[in-house]
Formats: sequence, structure tokens, C-alpha cells
Amino acid sequence: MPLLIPESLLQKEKDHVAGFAPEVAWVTMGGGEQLEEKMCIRPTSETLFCDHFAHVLHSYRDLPMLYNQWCSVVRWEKTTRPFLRSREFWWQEGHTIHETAEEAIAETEQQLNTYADFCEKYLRMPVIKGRKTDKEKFAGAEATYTIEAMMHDGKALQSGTSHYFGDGFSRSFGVTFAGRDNTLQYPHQTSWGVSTRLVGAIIMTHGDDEGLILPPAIAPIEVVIVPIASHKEGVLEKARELALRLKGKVRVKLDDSDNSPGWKFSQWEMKGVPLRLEIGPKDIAQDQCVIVRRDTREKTFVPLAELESKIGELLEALAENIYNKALDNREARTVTCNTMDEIMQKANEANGFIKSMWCGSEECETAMKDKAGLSSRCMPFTQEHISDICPICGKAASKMVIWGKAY
RNA sequence: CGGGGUAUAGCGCAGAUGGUAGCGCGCUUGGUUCGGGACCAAGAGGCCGGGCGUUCAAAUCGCCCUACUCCGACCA
Repeated sequence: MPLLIPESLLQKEKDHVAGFAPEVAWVTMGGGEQLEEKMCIRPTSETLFCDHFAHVLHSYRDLPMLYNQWCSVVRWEKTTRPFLRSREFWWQEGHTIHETAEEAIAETEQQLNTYADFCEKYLRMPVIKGRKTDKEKFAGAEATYTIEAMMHDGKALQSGTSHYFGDGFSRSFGVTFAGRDNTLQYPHQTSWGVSTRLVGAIIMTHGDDEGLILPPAIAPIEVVIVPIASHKEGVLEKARELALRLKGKVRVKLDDSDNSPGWKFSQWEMKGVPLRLEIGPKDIAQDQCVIVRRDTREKTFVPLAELESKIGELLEALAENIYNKALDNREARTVTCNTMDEIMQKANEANGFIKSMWCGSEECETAMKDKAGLSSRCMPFTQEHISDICPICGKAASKMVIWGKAY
């Protein structure tokens, strides 16, 4: 889809334009000439896809239409933050239309689950699945679902979203198809995305003072081999032999540069390589090597005969450990509150998640922001019954919300 | 948008009361080292963000720009 969106196209869905207009960048000139109609640089591509759908959709037989594109988008943020909030960011955006609401809702859920699984199983980052409040939902959506992660400083990071649009956009853009009963119908739509924000999430979930800690599944190098006293007879040869032996089984790199071993240790730790394999004269004499975990720095002497299996075990142990550490941090920084006083006190003490009931009114949500500096992160799918009243207004409440400070 | 801060070597910084610049890291060369960022020696590297002013003399004082940055409000 194109990079530029004509203003008229952006205007077609009123909630959407109201939500995005304040943060779009506009192109007003072309080759020194003022443009007849200004164009915005896409902040998201729903309008472009809708325009496209209107042209290509004719029959229920064309449905579902499932699109995905990787591109960068621009949102004119007032405050930027490397990886987490940049004015231009690279993302993946999926856009689908379906014959029925049920199908579209299923798609929305499926994608949210895909993101959650990816974060938890591959990035080893625990997330909370839930629904956004109306105040926080995507402009123009009927429902927005989110996965919320907690960074190690206790701040929340929305790590992926999936939206259900109903047929609102379809109606605004005149997207129609001939249905099974030969009547003209509007398809039900979804969109969903994750961005390079996840890179920031990895850094801020797993990293420590020595640098990155990469989850093994996405580490470009899983094992780095550092020869010790590599000038001595046979060391480099042995290191090369091990690298060759591991190649194809695990992503391995031999650092045979002439930097000192200590320098290499620090360097590869900073880059987040999960395992370091040391091989030196003493090891060679005993037919073993030393493997050091990035997360705990724990050293293990490994007989060369058991090399492959031990590497597998250690990678898995590391992956599990970094997930558990992140989860422990989240649990330790999550509190349940019943009164506004309690909430304000906790919010003041430390960053973290605060669970409380909520009556559902936007006034109370705004009050939470004003009084405690907290925004609603989501209404988790897994609800807990804390009480029956909203701590903000005292009226009846049936929804539990997670509040927090967000990046 | 509101309120702070910073700008001096590739990077990080120091340069009170004005006298044309220094430290650490990095880089180059030689030697010794090599199981946690090695050591010694010799080097290279600077329009002190930009402009105007004050002064015999400005990195230093004054005014005006520009860029970056932090904290708020706004947002994936």
C-alpha cells in the first residue's frame, strides 16, 4: 500500500481521523508546488486497505481477504524514546475482512494469541492478554485487544494489538459484497500489528547492567566460542574443531580475533549471546570445555562427549530462567487495591501494576490519571473478583482493570 | 506545547576568579602478555555548536540563533 494518504481518504471514518489527525505528518508540497490536496504519511493503513477492498471485493466467494504488510509508519509523537516510541517505526500490520462478525472476531482473537505466544515462547516475555477500555482503544475500532508487558522498571509496555472493527469502516468506505442470499452486505474487518517496539521490550525485559540478554530462540549467535591462550599449541585448532562440530546444530560463532579473552567475554555479554564456550590448554588436557551462561554467569565444566546435549539443556534453562525472572518481577510489582487512597499511595511508592475494580465510566478513568497518574492498561481476560464497587466513584463495578504507567 | 539542562579530540568528560586547551577510553607503531574489559614505551588526533558584541586578549563574560537532551501533558 502507498506511503501517502490523501486527506479525503483519511477523513472518511470520523473516529479514525479524530484519533489520528493530531499525530500525523502532512505532505503539502510537491516539487515546489503547493498540493491541491495535502497528504499524510500513513500512521496506519486501514484507510488504504479499505479503499483497496472497495475496489476488489465483489462476492462472498472472495472472502475472507487476508493481507499482511511490513512497512514503516509515522506518528508525530511529542516525546520519543528509542525503540519504544519513535516517530517512524517499522511494523507488521495485518488487515482482514470477513463475511461474518463471528469469523472476524475469531481472527482478532487468533492474532492476539499468536502475538502472545510469540512473546512468551520465543521472546520469553510474559504478557497479559486483555481488552482495552473505550478510552484507550484504537480510533475507529469496536474493540481493541492488547498484550501488556511489564518492563523491569515496573512500567507497562503495550506489546501488540489486535482490533475488531465490526462493519464500521466498511460502511464508511463503501466496502460491499454480494452475499449468499444475493443481498449487498458489508464485510466485518480486523487489523493487528506488532512493531520494532518489541526490540525495546526484549532489551528492557531481559537486559542487565552488562548489556543485552537475548532469548535463545531469536539470538543470532547462541554460542560463542572463546579460545583461551590461543597462541598456545593446539588451542585454536581445537576451537575450530568444536565450531565445526556444532555448526548446523546450534548458531555458533568462533571469536578468533586477537583481543584478550577478558575483552571478548565482556563484548559478547554486552551483545547478549546466551552461552559462552571457553576452551583452553587445561580443558584440552582433560577433554572438556567450560560453558558460561549469560543470565547467571554460572560456569559449567562440560566433557566434550556431552557437548551437544549440555548446550541444549543450558539454552533451555536460560530461556526458562529469564521468563521466570520477568514474571517474578511483574508479580512482585503487582498489587491489588480497594480504595483510592490505597491506589494513590501505591502509585506514589513504585511503578507497577495496580489491579482494581472499575465502574466502566470514562470520568473515573480520567480521574485515575489525574489523581494517581495511572492509565488503564487493560481489562484482563482472566478476571478476578476484588470487590463490587469502583474505588473511584463508589458505584457498582463488575470489571477488574489493570492500571499502570505506560511507555 | 510548558519547565529545566547540555554543546570542548572518534566516544565519555575536565577546564574557579579571561592569557589560543587537557584527562580517560579508543586509534597507530614496537615489545611483553593471554582462564574476566592486559602492561610498558613512543605517536597521531581540536575553527572549544554558530553569529554578533565587550576586551590588549574569549572555551571562559554578554546578547541572539541552532541542535541535542531530561521532566511533564499527548500517544503503538
